[in-house]
Amino acid sequence: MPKAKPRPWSVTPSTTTRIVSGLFRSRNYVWDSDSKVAARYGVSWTQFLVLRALRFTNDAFTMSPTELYSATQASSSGMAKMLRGLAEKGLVERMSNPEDARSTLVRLTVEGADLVEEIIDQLVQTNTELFADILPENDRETLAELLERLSRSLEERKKQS
Amino acid sequence: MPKAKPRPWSVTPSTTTRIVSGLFRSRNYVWDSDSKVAARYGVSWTQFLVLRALRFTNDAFTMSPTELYSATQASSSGMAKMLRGLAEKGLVERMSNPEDARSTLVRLTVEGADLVEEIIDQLVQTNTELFADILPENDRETLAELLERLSRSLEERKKQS
DNA sequence: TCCATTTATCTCTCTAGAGAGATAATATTT
DNA sequence: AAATATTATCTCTCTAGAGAGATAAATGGA
Repeated sequence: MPKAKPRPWSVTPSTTTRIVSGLFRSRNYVWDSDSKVAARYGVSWTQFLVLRALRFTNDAFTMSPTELYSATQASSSGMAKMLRGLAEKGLVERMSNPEDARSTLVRLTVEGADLVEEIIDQLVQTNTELFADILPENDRETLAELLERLSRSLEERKKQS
Repeated sequence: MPKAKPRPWSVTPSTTTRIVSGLFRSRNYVWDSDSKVAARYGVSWTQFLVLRALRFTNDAFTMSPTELYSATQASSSGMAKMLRGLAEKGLVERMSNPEDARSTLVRLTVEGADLVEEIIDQLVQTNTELFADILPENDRETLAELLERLSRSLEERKKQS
């Protein structure tokens, strides 16, 4: 695939536009970088999200497919496919749910738990270095604070609708 | 597709994690909301991105496919398909480039230009209301400023590597 | 209890978009 | 000028993941 020269861009954007643009562009960069980290460990970003959800559950690394696709914003059909893939890699295993025969329980294997732990450590380290190079401590804290308020309120709003 | 109950989540995240999480979650919400706006006008988010790139070019709403897929982070093959779709909808038209017979020039049609203008207005309005409900004026300005610095530096870094 | 409804998961089908490579035109080297 | 390398775009193929709907189990009402 060939590559092209960049184009000039001339606008004087509103605060709204600057926030949206900054959000999309920063996220895209970080997502790209983080996906590459996950890829080095042999998993796609969405696979990583599933493993991470299992990692942070309270219940012995175990969740149902429905909980998983809700937590990771996937579809039920997508999750079925995804779990087959993760099981083939030996990162999760599926057990029948003794309390509900319709349901399956998905659990991290030891390999899965180790892998996701490594990836998380690596991501935190990479991103910490990234941000530290760009913003001073107090600005990072302010940004974290503002983004937290924003995302919390936005998700609150979604629940209500 | 059925829906599941949410799960508890217990961590005390670092500043880095809070930034990354806030970035991803806010962006996902805004992206979702913005895509729905575009969909109401009959175009997908990626189609909108192409139209918008053409809208903000200096050169009479005209760009080459290569410039377009660079500007929108797409692949060359994806752009070929996309342009076929946009041309079928009558939103762009393709002309041969008199200066380079390998190349095609893609130009917004009048309908395309009108449409993208409407969508942009609607997006700015929607997002402005959204943010105004959540953050006071000075916090919005701070957030815009910080995200701008962050995204600018991140993209700078990409160019160097 | 029996029937209707809801719920959990899966399969099937379809589309967006990536990657590889083909083609044709232009640019560069000899 | 001829040969070679580079560039622009396209087609072909493949995969991730969405949506619709099927199946089977559980729940609730008569």
